[in-house]
Amino acid sequence: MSNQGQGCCGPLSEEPLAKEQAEEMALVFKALGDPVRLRLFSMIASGPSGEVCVCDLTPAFDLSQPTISHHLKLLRQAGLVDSERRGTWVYYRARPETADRMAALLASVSADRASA
Amino acid sequence: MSNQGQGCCGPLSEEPLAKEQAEEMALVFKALGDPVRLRLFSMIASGPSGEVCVCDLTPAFDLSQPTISHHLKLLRQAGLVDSERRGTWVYYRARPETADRMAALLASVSADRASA
DNA sequence: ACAGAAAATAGATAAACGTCTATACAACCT
DNA sequence: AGGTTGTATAGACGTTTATCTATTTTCTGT
Repeated sequence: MSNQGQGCCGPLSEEPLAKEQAEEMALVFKALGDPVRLRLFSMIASGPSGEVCVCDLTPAFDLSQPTISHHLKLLRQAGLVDSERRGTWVYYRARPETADRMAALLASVSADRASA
Repeated sequence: MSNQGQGCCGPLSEEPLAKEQAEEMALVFKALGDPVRLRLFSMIASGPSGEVCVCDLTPAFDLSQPTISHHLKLLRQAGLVDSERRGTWVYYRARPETADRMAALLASVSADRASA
């Protein structure tokens, strides 16, 4: 159910994204395309211990607990974060492979223009 | 009307995104969060001459001309592409600064975990 | 075993979005 | 000037999405 693709596509200099690649990666961008989710992701990624408790995320927004939970689920399904329950609390951590894949795609835009 | 912000935010290692930064950058991710738009952007970015004619983009999809035009408008408003009319045709080119900004943000996730 | 707290799920609803058709605008060519 | 083609805008419509309240699940302590 979650997005686990790792190897994907060459730089945009070589060729545009194929339909399936675009659909897959668009899911990740869409997950980051909501202000609340992007902030959640940034909070998770910047957690000093590498992980953040949901109990610290939820009160940081003027939104209901289920809404935050829903956003976290979408980030998980996009492959951007992982969650682990330890006792009462659930901890979220970033999945750098996914962020790296997207970063590489975006960075390859400049690579194009440099080689042109 | 279009998104022109350039300097924005430090790596996610330092601190999470502020509300306004998140809202601004989420707009760009949202623009990339649609399969058609992502593919359009990839086609524009990979144009060998650095630009692509709308007349080449439109027939590449099973969608109406106004729909493609609408998607291109959103990419423009997000600051991801620029357009220029030359005679009858309109040409689109990527704006690497914007892609670079987003790439830097995503790449800073790994930087975090490396320094941890 | 039971009371309580943290997180997820279910279901409802209003707003946003992607798409279409129809129309307008802009530039070319006789 | 008028017809033709390329692109953008306007308006309509069905679907998706973000949010809420209510409930369920999972764990902890006593």
